[in-house]
Amino acid sequence: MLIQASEEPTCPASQEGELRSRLEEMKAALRERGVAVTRKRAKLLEVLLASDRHPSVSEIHEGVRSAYPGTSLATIYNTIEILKETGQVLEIEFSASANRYDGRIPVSHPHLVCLQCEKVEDMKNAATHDPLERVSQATGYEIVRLRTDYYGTCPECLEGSYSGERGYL
Amino acid sequence: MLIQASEEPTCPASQEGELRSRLEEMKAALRERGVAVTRKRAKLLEVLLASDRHPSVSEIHEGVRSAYPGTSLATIYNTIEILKETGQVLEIEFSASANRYDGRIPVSHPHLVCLQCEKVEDMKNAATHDPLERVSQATGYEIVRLRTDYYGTCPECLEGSYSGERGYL
DNA sequence: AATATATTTAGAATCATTCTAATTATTGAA
DNA sequence: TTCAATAATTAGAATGATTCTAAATATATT
Repeated sequence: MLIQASEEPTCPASQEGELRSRLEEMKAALRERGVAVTRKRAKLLEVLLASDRHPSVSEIHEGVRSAYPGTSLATIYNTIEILKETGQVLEIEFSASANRYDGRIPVSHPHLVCLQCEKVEDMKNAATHDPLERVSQATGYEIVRLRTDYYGTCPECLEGSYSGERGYL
Repeated sequence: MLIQASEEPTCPASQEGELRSRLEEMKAALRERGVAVTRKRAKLLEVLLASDRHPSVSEIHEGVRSAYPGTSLATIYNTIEILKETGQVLEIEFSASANRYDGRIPVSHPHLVCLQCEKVEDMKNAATHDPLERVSQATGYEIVRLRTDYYGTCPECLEGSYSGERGYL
């Protein structure tokens, strides 16, 4: 099988390490940007990396509020904006529902999107796309990112086992 | 050159024919759906097919109003919704600006999106993506559509010749 | 013409996101 | 430490695309 949804703990130990280093990368990027890594921002980064669910702003907000109840939505939006500007988070835009964020892999990569339960998964082993440079050369565009997402119904929803809860945090 | 932005009149005569048949297809789809092809709806279809600019709802609205000044936005949204449901238009979603619509090629295909002037072009000769059936088989998803879009700055904007007008209609 | 059905309408409601102006926290200098 | 400057955070208002609603208009049917 060449293509597959990524399975949760591919390798628990090494993944933990990867996440830790991503966390440090993100903190470093914030500092380099000249902004402080406050406790709320640190918690936000943790929440962002805590799951592969590609959380929305309000899911992140809930996560941060579990530690700092008074946190405002504006803080989440502000920080996400800085992360976007520093290339530390990938924004997956939707018009009909809230945008989703990927802090684990902040560069363009393909996703599987379930239209029923709104799950967003990374897709492994997808066909290789046109390299951005090749598209740039061929079209005269200066291409900076790519979006490749497959939409449908996930196996769980197909077998009717989606009960409505989101299960995030 | 393998990849390129599609150039306007590839072949004027045959394209005209294609557009005419698309128009008839769309009208037929509406009738089959049991809804009337009113004059406003017919004009909407014309406007949708008139350019390869992937118009937004408000651009379509303006186009329809040029013939029927009293037309309400709701009519545009209603009709677009029916077209979506009948697979006669492809919706390209954005969260930060209005969605764009492709009535010429209503099935998944790649686009070039200029982040400066917000032009959306069809991209020809892109690398072949994973066929939806293959992704379905491999992931257990029932995949119904795909989104592949490249984002960047178009040649015109790169050379600073973007003067701010949109040029639609 | 009379009635039923479909279409269209203006404007209100919604919802994610952004903005604003004020408050609070942090930092650095004296 | 104390004060001033700067940064971070806040609540709530504003925005803008889209959807909804209930009424009005048009169309089709008998």
